[in-house]
Amino acid sequence: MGKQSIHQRADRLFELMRLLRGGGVHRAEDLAARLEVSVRTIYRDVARLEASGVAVSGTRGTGYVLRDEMTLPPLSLSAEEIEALNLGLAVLSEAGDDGLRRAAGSLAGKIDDALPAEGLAQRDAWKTAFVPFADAGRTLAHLPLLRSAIAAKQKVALTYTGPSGDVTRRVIRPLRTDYVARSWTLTAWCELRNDIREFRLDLIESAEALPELFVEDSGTGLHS
Amino acid sequence: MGKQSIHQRADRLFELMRLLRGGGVHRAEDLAARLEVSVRTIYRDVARLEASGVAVSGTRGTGYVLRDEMTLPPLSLSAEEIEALNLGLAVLSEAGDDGLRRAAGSLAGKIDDALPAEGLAQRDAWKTAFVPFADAGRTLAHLPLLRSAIAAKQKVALTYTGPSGDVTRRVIRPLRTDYVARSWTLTAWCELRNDIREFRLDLIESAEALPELFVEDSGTGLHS
DNA sequence: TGACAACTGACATAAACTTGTCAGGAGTGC
DNA sequence: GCACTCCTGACAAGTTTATGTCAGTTGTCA
Repeated sequence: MGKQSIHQRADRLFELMRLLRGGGVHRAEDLAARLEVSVRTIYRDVARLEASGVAVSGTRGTGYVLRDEMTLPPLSLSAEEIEALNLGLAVLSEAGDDGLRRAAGSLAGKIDDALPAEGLAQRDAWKTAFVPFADAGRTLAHLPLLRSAIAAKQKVALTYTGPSGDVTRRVIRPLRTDYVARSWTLTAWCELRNDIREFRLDLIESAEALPELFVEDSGTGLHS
Repeated sequence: MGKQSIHQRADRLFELMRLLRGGGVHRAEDLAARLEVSVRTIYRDVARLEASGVAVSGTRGTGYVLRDEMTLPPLSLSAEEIEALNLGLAVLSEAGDDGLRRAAGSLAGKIDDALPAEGLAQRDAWKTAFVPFADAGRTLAHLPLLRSAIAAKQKVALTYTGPSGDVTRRVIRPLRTDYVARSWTLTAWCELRNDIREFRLDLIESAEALPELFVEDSGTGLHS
């Protein structure tokens, strides 16, 4: 029955997303066996992912498939979008260092300044907004470095703690960052494994931008 | 000892913020008596608020005071701040309404103008970021309506479930929205009570903008 | 110095949460 | 019809969390 550890569920959701991202259809039973968990838990986890906005489709008699979800219909303001906006800012303000937090805090004010027709009342309304969410904490400490490394196509030396607790040091070519299922991930070409790998930002011990640049070709890039 | 109910802590944090916002100094013992909870819990709750970014100062021998925290020194943007800014703008363009999206665009333009050559590649890297977080769900369903009503100075008919479970229907003049301690609140002049009241958005059953406008004078506005 | 009140840690207890098991319902394809 | 699978509800057992109580420490002010 309920064997639990501190972040077991987060790890499982992450792994589940990784499996689904691999493509194809996945039966709940297979996923359960893969994650060493009961089928019922898979259903609950998939429900959690769906509730978090992950585009996973379950078809009875077939299995689960991850939809593409690159379709952003130009619909006007919905509640979810507003929520996403505010929560996105909240995450930002918890990014760790003071610079990020300060920038996120002043972001609301600057946006209100740029709002064309909605006027002054709104600016006051948003100025007093607090931004909580303290849990993430140091999770995003390496985000700025990785982001600029992606932009500059700069190699990065990573000290990374794998899911099984083993610490490795490797050189990677950062390609993309994602925020999915409440955790940040980095997609990169790993020069240690010579393959595309995904890294969880909260498992990165240290990251150091190297003076060495790289070229994203068809073999080592995203669109291979 | 630990008597718990589903959202007891959220309610308590909300009430604690309300008390602190009243101004003045507050002793933990008084707050504990007011919230019918132990002093230890008050210390823990205050720590939670601080961790969430609430500007509360505790002085030994005196009590708690809520700082003003309106100081945004006009410093120039550092690299990290630009990172945060770009991330926030990326989130905005994914999830914002037209006004916010336009603001994000204009701000991005200003930044790109100010920066020599960096900007573009970086923003593209963020385009693929997902924005999950679905727990709150329908909590913010009424936020767009309230926001536009605040901007238009439009009265709103509210069906509201009070903390004690009683449902009331009233006409209010919306003044401000806040996001504090993980819950949205609406500050408004209540025509039912003839006073300034705060409403929790997750307790609003329905909200309907009325064609009737209002004037925010010294008696019914925020700066009375 | 002493009074005061913010803090911190440790422990016990009760509530809430997570998971597994079981049972059954419901849609899809043969 | 049947097989397959998603999906849901309910219950039990284990784990985690929240809170209260107690003890002690530390900073502030008179």
